[in-house]
Amino acid sequence: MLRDKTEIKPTEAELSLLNILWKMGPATVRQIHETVSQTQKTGYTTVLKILQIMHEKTLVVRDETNRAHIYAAANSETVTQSSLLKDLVLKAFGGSTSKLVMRALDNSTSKEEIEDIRQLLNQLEQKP
Amino acid sequence: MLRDKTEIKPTEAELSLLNILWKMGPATVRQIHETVSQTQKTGYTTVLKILQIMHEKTLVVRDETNRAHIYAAANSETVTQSSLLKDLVLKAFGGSTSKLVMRALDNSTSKEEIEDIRQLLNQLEQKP
DNA sequence: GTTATTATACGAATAGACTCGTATGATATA
DNA sequence: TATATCATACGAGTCTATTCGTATAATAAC
Repeated sequence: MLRDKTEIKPTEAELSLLNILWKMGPATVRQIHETVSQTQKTGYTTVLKILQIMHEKTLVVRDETNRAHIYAAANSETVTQSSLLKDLVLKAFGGSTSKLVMRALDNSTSKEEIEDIRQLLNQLEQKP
Repeated sequence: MLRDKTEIKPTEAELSLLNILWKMGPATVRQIHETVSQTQKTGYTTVLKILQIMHEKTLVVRDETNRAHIYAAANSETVTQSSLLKDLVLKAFGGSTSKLVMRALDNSTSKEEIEDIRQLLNQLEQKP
């Protein structure tokens, strides 16, 4: 059974690199490693290796024109977030998105956030 | 750095067993395996082994009074769901619960679900 | 042009997750 | 009691994730 491209789930280390790429845009291994190094102690070749693996998995694309390859996230942050949520909904919320949402809201959300979400609900009720 | 007990993240296989325990309540390996077998082809000793590992991790408790041990989830479904959400919020949503909620709602939610969530928002705005 | 720097590629080591076969002991049954 | 059944424990094998050292090639600096 072939797997949908959008359903390749990044691992934890991969996701942390994707977060950097979404924020920085396309970047070289060195640039990515410099950013990673600000918060973690990770070797240069470790970052390189993970990017190479992500390339095999098609989680990133790369431009090999120059010696220093330039990597970019293959999918947008939004698409990846949706994919991860879909996965969690299935595995921990019996497939119910609203259960997940309600559990998330249970935890802690500020007044402003609640208002933002209410606005979104209004929009959603208009459209469909 | 010691890890908070509630922060032990179950793996995929472990979560599928927890789902069964939450639904069935305390159960023997045989009972759990029978349930698992309805949807997956997993060997008895595989289920046993995973439960033993979960016991070491304190994801489950067990009653060893009788020969057939009785396993139960150590944490409630609610607590585990919250923990998994917290993890995802940190790793994929920059720590913002409302971003996660809005992304989840973006995807697809029925009219009834939207109404349920709106009710919950009202309650949340009352309390704090 | 020779040397230092910097890049990728490769391979290995470690750790965790998952799988299951086999050993061993307890219980039930004949 | 002897035998079949069933339960846990143990250990090994596979696979993925993660880590990084070293080799090799390209480029820059001298």
